[in-house]
Amino acid sequence: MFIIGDFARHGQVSVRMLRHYDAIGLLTPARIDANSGYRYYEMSQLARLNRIIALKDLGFSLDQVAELLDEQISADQLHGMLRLRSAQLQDTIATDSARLVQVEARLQIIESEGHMPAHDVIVKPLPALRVVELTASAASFTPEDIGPVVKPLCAELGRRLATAQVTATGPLTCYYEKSEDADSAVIVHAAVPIAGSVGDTGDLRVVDLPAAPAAATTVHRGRMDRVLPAWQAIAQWIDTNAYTSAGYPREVYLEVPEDEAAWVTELQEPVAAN
Amino acid sequence: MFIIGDFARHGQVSVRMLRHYDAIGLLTPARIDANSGYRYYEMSQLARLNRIIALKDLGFSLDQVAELLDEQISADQLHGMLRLRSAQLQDTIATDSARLVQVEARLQIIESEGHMPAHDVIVKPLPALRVVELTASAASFTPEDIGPVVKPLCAELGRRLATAQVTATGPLTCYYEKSEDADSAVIVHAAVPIAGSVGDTGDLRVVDLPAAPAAATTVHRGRMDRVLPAWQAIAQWIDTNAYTSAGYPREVYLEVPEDEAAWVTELQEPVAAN
DNA sequence: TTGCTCCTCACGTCACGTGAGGTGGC
DNA sequence: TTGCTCCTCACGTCACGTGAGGTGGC
Repeated sequence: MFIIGDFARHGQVSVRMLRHYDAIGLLTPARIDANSGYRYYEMSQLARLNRIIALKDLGFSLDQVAELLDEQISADQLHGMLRLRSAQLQDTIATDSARLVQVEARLQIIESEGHMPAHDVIVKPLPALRVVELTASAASFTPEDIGPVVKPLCAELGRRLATAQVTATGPLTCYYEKSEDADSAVIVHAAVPIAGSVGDTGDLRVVDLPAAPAAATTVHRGRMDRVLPAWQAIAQWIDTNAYTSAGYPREVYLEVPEDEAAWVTELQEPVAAN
Repeated sequence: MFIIGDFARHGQVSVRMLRHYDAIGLLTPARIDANSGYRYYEMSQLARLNRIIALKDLGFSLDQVAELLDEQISADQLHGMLRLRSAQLQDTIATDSARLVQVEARLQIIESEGHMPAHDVIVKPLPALRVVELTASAASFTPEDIGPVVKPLCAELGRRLATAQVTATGPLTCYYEKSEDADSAVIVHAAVPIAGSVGDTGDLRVVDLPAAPAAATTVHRGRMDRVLPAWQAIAQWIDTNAYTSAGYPREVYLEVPEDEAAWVTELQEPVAAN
């Protein structure tokens, strides 16, 4: 018979753990003194304690350990539990590895730039969207070429919507399509989400943008002629994380006060694992 | 101004999370209605929310995120925190990988034997031990060769201790040393821990067993002529986990009642990472 | 008898999820 | 006015660590 402290020392666990395992019925002392409440253990119980520790070290919860130990589990069920655990472990290892890549990337940015990256890229799904839109074309994807095309296009879209008495159900969104045309590299779409089914009106077309299961997104604050670094951050993120672009990049104009320096835009680029 | 639900939807977080971040001062709403208590957010706050999510996704705690965001951290400190995180991540990845190997090993055993492995191997440090001992030699490390040597040796040790009036401070322990001798492959040591400093008495020698930072251990229950599978389990464990033996294997006789079938023995083999 | 170990509460941890019970806003 | 969303508690989660305050055993 061993007093709890001796048994704990031998089993390399804390006294508190043994009390806890007693409390949840996982490992009951061989004897409990009715008077003092002292717990007494036998060394033969070390086998069970070791099994508990071993299973716990595999990452099972104490509930699961109890199941594995006491519930007369069939070899098949046991097999199933272990396979599940294996899958979980592979998953967490993958997640942590991705995190590690991210942390290392940030370390590099700090080493080269001396501060935190200005743009935080996060992944989220994009819902499907029904929009009405106008299109135009631009020579390239740089702000200098895009700006003079987008501004009037959006203004025109606003006027058409007012005329057509269509009400937007969300913020103005532009998306950009690569063109096959030689002299106009990009087709610019200025769109606004709508509800229900509306027909085309002249060159005001209704389009269903597909949902994206994952998109790399970031928020840009300020004038649109300064948006490039934010897009570059997304491009770099996609590169570091071994994703590829999987759709048209979008700019969502979340807040557009008078002063353009106070604009808030969300940049979204659908991605797929590489 | 956005109501909490809309802001949450846009930021891909739960309403509860936003309330929580408000409660701990991590992300305060742009405005709170004094009357209704409604929280109102601005889209420009999305940048901060995204930064919070991004840092959280790297595995930082909310306390750490708050530090990183608000405490004007220098580039150096930032660098330090990220390096620490990187090290932690490498650590958990290593741990989980080891777990995965273990789980896969158990899966294999179950597939071939149809049940859980009978012996759970756990790693623990071994303390340094001062013992008095007698030695003898045996032809091999199999129970058939060891048994006939160990039994009388232990009995003899017991008699010598009684005569010398030495009191043991722990259980009888045998350890096994490979011999250079051709005809006696193993030197068997029968030892008993003692306290303080005692001198040698004839062939009763005092020896200091070194501490082992890590040892693979398991518990054997039953007669010693059935101990082989337990030792094999340890050997296999050492193999699967890419360790190597780093000292003399020991048998600690934890419980030795009359009936040898009720004996409890702990097997210990010092190991080092490979 | 003095320490030493044991005992039983019971709070704290971490980042929210999940009701309960109630009220403001369109 | 009816829903819908919002609000504030407050418990639960997981496996113990860490006191507080008190008592048995050698």
